[in-house]
Amino acid sequence: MGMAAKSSSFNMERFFQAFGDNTRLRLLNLMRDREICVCYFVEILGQGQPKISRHLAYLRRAGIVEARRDGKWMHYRIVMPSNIGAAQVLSQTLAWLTEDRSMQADRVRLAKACCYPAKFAALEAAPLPVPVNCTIAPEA
Amino acid sequence: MGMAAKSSSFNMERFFQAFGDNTRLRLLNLMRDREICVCYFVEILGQGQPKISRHLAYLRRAGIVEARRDGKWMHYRIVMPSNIGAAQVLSQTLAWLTEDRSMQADRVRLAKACCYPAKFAALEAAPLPVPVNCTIAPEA
DNA sequence: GGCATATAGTCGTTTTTGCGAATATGTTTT
DNA sequence: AAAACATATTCGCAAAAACGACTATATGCC
Repeated sequence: MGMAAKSSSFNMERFFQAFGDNTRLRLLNLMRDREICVCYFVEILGQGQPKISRHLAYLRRAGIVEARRDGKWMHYRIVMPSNIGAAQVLSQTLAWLTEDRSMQADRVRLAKACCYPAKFAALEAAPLPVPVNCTIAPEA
Repeated sequence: MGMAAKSSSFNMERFFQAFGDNTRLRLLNLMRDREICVCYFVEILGQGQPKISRHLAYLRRAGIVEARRDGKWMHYRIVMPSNIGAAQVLSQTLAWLTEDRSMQADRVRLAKACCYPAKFAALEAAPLPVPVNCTIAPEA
């Protein structure tokens, strides 16, 4: 039936709630310019897998990320909401994350894990994150 | 003791939680370009006074608004956070509110209340909202 | 098929949030 | 100083969020 969010009735309250949790902010930070697989999140954040999975589901339901299956792995990436206000706030937020110390530290750990996945038992066989562009798309 | 928020340890989680409630979004929308007194919020939102007051206190603690006493009235206005990322997200959000139907309706009701305060019993003697500029300040 | 692996979802509990009702505080007026 | 008024805060309570432990599902490999 329905296919797109009505721009006039976008649920701003829900949208902002998605950013109101540090774990979700850390996940978004790591996805800022990569499509990345769940096992990396678990390794970098050092949190239980069910917790990570639940927060990713939350972001998915909020329309902020999308998942792609690849064999037994699931890859997550940021998607720009069709609502233009939401897209701009999301962009701005991703840029802001870049400035934050602890978020920088997470990205450093991710970079190291990508260079030497063999050093992290859980990542040995896992597919590497792949760069993606998640800026606002030009007008159609 | 401390006098300013350390930019590196700004609590983004808390900041976004402040936007994760429709009542608070409606309050911010009404303050978008005015300093406005509590009784107007109560009248326009049609919600109980303690509820309005609690949400204003929440926004105050989050560093998003400031209050000014004027006799028995309290006036609230938006303040741009010193953290630049926060300021940009706030600006963007205020612009976004402008596009939203129900937020527009709130502003229409506010405009009417300002034109004919005598028609609203609670506003008869209340001071009118005063325009203010809450865009990001130029570099010092 | 059976087992291992990667991820998702459920359950029960704890914590947090939002609320209305009642109460407290601060200000003006008489 | 008492009454009237505008606003803030407190107190239970109900609803929602987050969590760890556990279980379920999907895929790949033998």
